[in-house]
Amino acid sequence: MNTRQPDQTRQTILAAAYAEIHRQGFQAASLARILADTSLTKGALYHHFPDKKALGLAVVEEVIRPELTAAMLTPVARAEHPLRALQALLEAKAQTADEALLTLGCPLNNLMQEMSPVDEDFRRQLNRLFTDWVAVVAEALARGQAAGEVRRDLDARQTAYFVVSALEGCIGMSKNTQSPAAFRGCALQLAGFLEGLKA
Amino acid sequence: MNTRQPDQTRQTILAAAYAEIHRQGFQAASLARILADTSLTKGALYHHFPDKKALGLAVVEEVIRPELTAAMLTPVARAEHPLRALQALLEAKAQTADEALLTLGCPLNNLMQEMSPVDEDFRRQLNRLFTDWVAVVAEALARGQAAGEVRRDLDARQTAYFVVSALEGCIGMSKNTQSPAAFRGCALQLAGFLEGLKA
DNA sequence: CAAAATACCTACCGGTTGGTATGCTGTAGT
DNA sequence: ACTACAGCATACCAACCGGTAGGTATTTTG
Repeated sequence: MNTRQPDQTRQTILAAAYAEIHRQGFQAASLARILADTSLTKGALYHHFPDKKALGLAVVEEVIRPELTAAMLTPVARAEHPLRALQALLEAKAQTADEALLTLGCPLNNLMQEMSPVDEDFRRQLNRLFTDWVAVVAEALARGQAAGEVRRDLDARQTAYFVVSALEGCIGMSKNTQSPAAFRGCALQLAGFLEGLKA
Repeated sequence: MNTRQPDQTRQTILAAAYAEIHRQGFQAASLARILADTSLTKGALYHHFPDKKALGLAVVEEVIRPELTAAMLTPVARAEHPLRALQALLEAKAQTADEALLTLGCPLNNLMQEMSPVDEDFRRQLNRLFTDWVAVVAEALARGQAAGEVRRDLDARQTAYFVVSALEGCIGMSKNTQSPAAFRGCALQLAGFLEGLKA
């Protein structure tokens, strides 16, 4: 019988680290607290990850990236009508009122705000993820332009950058305000901005 | 000769704490590092402030609030033409390319992102400052509506909330991207949004 | 089946953290 | 000039931090 399942163990640690980092931030995240959730010890952690920083970067790449991809990139990438897809995403976000995501904020944005100034490796890796996101939105806008649904006089890349930034801004402010209504209002305004992009 | 100047000492500590918190965040900010900049010791710090948290809250109220007021609230509050004033502020921010503010981000937003989920006192105090900011912008928009310069069909308060959120979002993303050009483009898009509010 | 490598645990380490207890000193009030 | 207290320095503390050393048990490999 298999009592040891290293892959499973690794995933357990990653999941616990993700939760802890989401709540406390990376620097304030405690390895002891991460391990307290699991029934594992430091030996297991340091067997799978060389140090705390590597654990954090692994969380970004193996937890946050897939989640963000599933939630935001794929829907937009597939969409035939990009503006409608973006507005639908906003609508969905506003409705669900995801407790964790509203009070704790976007994990990607949280880490960018915290780590970009203090660690170059973190900054680069987070920027890659962010850039990918912007690229997907930009491509969607460009497809909209080609289809005559989106104004041709605007810079797709720059507009995409703004849309993602504004969304992150809205989520961030709502984290402070702690009111789903406030976020909904904010998302509504952003939807209004998107409306203004129509050809 | 006066060798002791308690007010001056207090300000010195506040300034050093502000710089350290701006760089590292509040939780990661070290009292030892704060005091290393000044030539003071823990005795001085704990004479003027009961604990680290009180120091942090004092920084918010006595350093960040006045700075933000001077930089963003007052200009907007005085402006006759609110939309033009907001756009001028964006323009100014984009031009100066303030090193510290671009790579380290907005001190208010940084603290909101970090502290809102983990400390209710911080959240409330930061939210007061943020709310004041939104209120000033909202009043400016309302004045614009009264003057017939701004569309009357929009909710001034909600629009103001979005404008401030989007601005913070743009600053935050630029902190990660570390390119003044990216922030300029983002600010440009926000200016475009403001343009769409004209009557 | 033996040997080697992997997976994980326990105990511990040096360093840093925020915080405190105590003592010296300049200075204002009388 | 004496007192009393504010203003600060020094020395120290327990708790916690990330990380390591060394052992044990379970696999995989030859």
